[in-house]
Amino acid sequence: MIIEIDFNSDEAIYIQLRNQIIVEIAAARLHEGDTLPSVRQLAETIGINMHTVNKAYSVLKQEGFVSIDRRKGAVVAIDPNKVIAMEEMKDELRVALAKGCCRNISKADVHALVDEIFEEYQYQ
Amino acid sequence: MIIEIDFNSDEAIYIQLRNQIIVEIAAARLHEGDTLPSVRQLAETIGINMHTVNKAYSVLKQEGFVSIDRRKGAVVAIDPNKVIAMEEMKDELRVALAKGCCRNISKADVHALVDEIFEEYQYQ
DNA sequence: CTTTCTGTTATACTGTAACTATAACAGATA
DNA sequence: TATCTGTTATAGTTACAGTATAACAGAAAG
Repeated sequence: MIIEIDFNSDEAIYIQLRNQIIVEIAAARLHEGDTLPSVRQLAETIGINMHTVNKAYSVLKQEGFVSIDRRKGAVVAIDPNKVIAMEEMKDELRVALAKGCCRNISKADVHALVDEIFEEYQYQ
Repeated sequence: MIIEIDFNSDEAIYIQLRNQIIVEIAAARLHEGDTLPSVRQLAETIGINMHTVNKAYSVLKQEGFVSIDRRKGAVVAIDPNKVIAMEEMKDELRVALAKGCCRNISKADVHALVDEIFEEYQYQ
């Protein structure tokens, strides 16, 4: 698993970490049952503090993407809840699409963009 | 223009304000050339500090949604730059779709969601 | 010209969140 | 026993959000 943190980003490190792990799962580079590196190990690899990794893992656990196994550590385990996910996504999409809409990005443009992104994601 | 601020949200007030104004524009409830309330007036209406409104307006100016006219104040003025907007949107969509994808939300589901949101937006 | 609106800028303070730094504890594994 | 794991606690720094005044300059209206 390759993690790239942008230390100049205005996005918090633990959020970048969470996002990238979610993308890894969606892209099927991480699979159900895979173990994530230990918090100490990943922290050292990236060059950040253990607690920052721990926070990312905690968020992923709370959001239902991993479960914590005392023996193995953090394990990819998706808790699917389509209904809630749809509502969440709609809220997130609403602002992003508004910005595009003001810039004359058409519905067709967005559909094409969605298709492009789905090309990267093999999770089924 | 109706603004609803959630003071319990983890989203900054000036970001909520910015987002709602962008949505208002996309939904054609605010049009090119419309003036926004003065920073002092809107701050009083919402019950927040002038500088928080000022920050939202500054962000909107920097992002090319309004321009500041000394005589009229903040005026809706879209600076369309489709290419940059497409790349920005793709980055924003990538994480949102990854989350959905893990929850077995299909490409068709997302397309339907996009259509729903576009129903709200009349800006052309 | 004066008053009053506008945006803009500067300064200072509080509160909170992000991040780091140690440290310690308990369970699992070799 | 030694070493790995997650978990928790505490403390410190840094940065940002938000508030509070204050002042300045340009524009508009009296």
